[in-house]
Amino acid sequence: MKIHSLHRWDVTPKEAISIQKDLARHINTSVGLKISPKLIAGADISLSQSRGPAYAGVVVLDANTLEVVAEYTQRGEIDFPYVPGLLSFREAPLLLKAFEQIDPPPDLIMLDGQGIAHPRGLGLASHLGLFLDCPTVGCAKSRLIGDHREPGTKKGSHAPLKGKNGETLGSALRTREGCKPIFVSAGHKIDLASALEWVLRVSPRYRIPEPTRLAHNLVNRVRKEDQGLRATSR
DNA sequence: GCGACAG
DNA sequence: ATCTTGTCGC
Repeated sequence: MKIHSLHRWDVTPKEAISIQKDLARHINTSVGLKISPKLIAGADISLSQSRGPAYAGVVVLDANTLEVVAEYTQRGEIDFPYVPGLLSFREAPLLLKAFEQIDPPPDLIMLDGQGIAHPRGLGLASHLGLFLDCPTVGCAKSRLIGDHREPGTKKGSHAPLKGKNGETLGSALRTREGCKPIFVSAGHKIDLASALEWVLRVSPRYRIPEPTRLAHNLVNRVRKEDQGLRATSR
């Protein structure tokens, strides 16, 4: 799919923060932004503790059957450090190279991280939504900012994630009974209600939604295979 | 200054 | 996130 180049990626953390503030103004998650995706993609990255290449992967699913339609992977180096709030500057460059190969483009993308539930309103999902000009949703396994009450015990129960001024940033969603909730927030071109609806719809069995869960499995599998090959060739 | 802190 | 074995609970 087509990648928009809105800025360079080799920036300092200070420049990154400035870029986020600027880009956040272009995010659209207005109530009423509903979608009916036919293809839903999930993406993730896998890195090894020791130094070595990173692996990005995207899995495209049929929105109705949840069958895997396509898989894409991309190997590359990551230099930007992990800094809470600046995750996209670490993961987005490689993820975008993987998305570049995708054809046809998906109608919705789910990411492992936050959407607008971010200090400057531009988490990984929102940032990628702008570069890909595609609806995105953030499905984080833990909270970055905001407060929330414990959602109900039943699958599908959710509690609003609220910011300092009382704004609703996202939701803590119970995708499976007996498990901790995940944090869903709109990324771009979709509203929170619709984001919640689709995340729940692609989470038939596990805590992690199928798109990102399968993408996670894919990149870990590919990393181990590639590391094995590289080890035997040396 | 202190605590919090996606992956 | 990654590493890593067994173990506790629904």
